Amino acid sequence: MSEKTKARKAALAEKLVELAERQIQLGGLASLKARPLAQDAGCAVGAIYNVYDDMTALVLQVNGRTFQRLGAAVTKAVESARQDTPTQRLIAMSHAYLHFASENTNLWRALFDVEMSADGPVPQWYLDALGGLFSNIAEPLSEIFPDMHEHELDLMTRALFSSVHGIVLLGLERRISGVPDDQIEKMIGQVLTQIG
Amino acid sequence: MSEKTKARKAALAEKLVELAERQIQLGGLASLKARPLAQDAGCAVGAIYNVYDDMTALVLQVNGRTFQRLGAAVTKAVESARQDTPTQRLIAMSHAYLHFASENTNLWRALFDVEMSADGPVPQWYLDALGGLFSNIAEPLSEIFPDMHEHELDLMTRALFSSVHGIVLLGLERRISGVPDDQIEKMIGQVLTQIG
DNA sequence: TCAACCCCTGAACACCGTTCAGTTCGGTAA
DNA sequence: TTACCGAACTGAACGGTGTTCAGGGGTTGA
Repeated sequence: MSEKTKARKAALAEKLVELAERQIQLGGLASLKARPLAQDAGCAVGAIYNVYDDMTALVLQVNGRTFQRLGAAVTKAVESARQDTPTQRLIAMSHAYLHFASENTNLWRALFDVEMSADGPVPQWYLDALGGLFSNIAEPLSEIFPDMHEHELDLMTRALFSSVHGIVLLGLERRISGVPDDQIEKMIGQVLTQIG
Repeated sequence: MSEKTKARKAALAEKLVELAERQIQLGGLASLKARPLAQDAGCAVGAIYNVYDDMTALVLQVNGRTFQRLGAAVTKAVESARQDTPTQRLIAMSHAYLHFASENTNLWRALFDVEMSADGPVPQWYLDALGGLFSNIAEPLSEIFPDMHEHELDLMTRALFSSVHGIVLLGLERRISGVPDDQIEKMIGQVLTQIG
């Protein structure tokens, strides 16, 4: 394959992932359809499959971008709270997580809604991105519980992430509990303050 | 409509919901298809729509049964721990929630995966069932925090439920990577013990 | 210039939930 | 018993998915 065609392929891949991201953001993961996407991109449906194995691969590409932005938002939050107490840093991270999910609900949902059981194992970058989030949580935790064994610290890290994730998930789900963002913030604060 | 036809209709509705429940349990919500279901039930595809408005209505019926069994399991757990501390009762309920989700993963997932945003409001029994779960949580909480205002207690109730739900959700999601139930139990214990 | 190559096209395929005209069946009145 | 009618049931057909693939057409290299 020549350089020119490679560049064209890359350009199409980029255009498709941007259009897909936009569509998921606006209408949710379920609203992303192959034919309208191709029309938006000015190509035929078949062209999508020269660039991505299937629609799931395209969604995973979108998720990669989303995870990157999410990680950046959380990291920024914990770094600007560098001089605060560990508990306050945990709360700052959780609030950043909440605000990202609240402002990018459909993209954030797509991170967890995408079907991955179909083919092989979870992509490595998925695990890496999650590991980055976890290490951000583990650090303040190890200050709060300096004597905790590594294994238990790891468990506690996952437990806290899962807790905050659950609060944000059900909080944003309007049909289950549907509460405004500041109430969700309060819930996160209630739980994390008890921990510290 | 005569009594006989009503009975026949009810019998088909029952048969369909049982077959659907079985199928979701075995293969997940996505594996429930109209045509195989009709074949299993010994009727034509169209007959399904004489009994249920659409497949979503059928799934909601299955979810109703699941929610009832889940509620019974949690209630039983909190009642057999009647003489324990409030924190222990919270942990007992959470463990019951975990075990139910672990042993009925696909049915439990269907409770949250079903699409309901399409049409009207959430069914009343959905809210009632959730309210029942919440009141089970609120009772021990009000013992732990007797001076807490009602509004904050309600928030804390939802926060705790969401936390446990998140831990169970993400814990079971990585079941393949080998996070056994007792580790999830430990995570729940870690978080709830800190609360009490 | 021109053949070999392969990207790109879009009709076609398999499968989905859902519909509906035609058929069959159940209940009821003659 | 018979005749009739409305409701239930049938299953092919409809509209909409994601995905495929033979063939047309642009790109490349000699």
